[in-house]
Amino acid sequence: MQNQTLASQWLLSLQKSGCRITSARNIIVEELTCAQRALEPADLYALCRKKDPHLGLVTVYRTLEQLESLGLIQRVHRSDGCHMIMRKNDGHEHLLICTSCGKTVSFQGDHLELLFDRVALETGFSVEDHMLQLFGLCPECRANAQE
Amino acid sequence: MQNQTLASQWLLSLQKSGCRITSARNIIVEELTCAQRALEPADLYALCRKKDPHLGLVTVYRTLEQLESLGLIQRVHRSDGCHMIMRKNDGHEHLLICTSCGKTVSFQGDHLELLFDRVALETGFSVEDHMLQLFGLCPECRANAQE
DNA sequence: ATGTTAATTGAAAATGATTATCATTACCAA
DNA sequence: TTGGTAATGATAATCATTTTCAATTAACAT
Repeated sequence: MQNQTLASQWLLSLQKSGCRITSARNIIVEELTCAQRALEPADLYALCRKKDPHLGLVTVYRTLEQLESLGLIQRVHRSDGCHMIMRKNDGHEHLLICTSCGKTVSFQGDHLELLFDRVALETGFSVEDHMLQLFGLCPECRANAQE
Repeated sequence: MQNQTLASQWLLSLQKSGCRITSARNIIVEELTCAQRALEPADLYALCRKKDPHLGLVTVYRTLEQLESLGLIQRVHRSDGCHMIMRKNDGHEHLLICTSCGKTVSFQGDHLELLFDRVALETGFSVEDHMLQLFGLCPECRANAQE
């Protein structure tokens, strides 16, 4: 179970940063680490409440804040809004998002440094960070669209 | 005056799409076309009210909506939020944003198609759109930071 | 120029997402 | 086991954005 392992890694990180391990955080981390698509806070809240109907929305927001400060999750940006959340894989990977079903896959962005260097040279800026996301249709949704 | 020209181009586009040219739209378009940095709706509102204290925030939102549907402006995404607006230059240009003063410059993203093709091949997705933004320090802010 | 008409406006209220407050609960080190 | 304290959830508060609606005004025909 890779997911369980990832979840326990996250919990360990939370613990190292001085947080306590609670049942609420267990559930939230479990849902986030096994999600195959980006979630909005409200989506995540709904998923977690299936496991514990008592869990509060505020706790979801607070846990997301901590996970973000630990660099374990990232925001997903879309043209119509940017409230989605997805686990961050190691290294500098970028997201490819299916615009139909929301499925999300990450990929390596090779050779982007060349572009960044060129832009820095042309503009005089120092380029220190970047954000790249791709949008398209996943294999399943392509098949459904064709039929 | 390139800015005036750009502003009148935008107004013409609005007119072609069936909108009326009003003084409120004149002011909003003027501010947007000459802005050198990304603006939040509230920033834009404040700027416009200097020219007409009577102008309402709702009108700003409505005009932004129309300009966006015409493809004349684009959203600017940041890690901490995505409420900013910037004029869109022609073609497929991307934004480079100064994290200190907000100044914004656009650049051409050459050879990105190669990367997109590779990702499409590896994942089975069809890649149909992308979003790329760079963050850094503009020449002025770099100089100030060094002193 | 003038009147007509429908789009546009701004004020105020409504909405929806996120954050702050606070008494209660529960984790965990001693 | 217990005590200190972080964490929780219900509620209220905040902030950005939308909706509503009566009054205004640009565009067009006369």
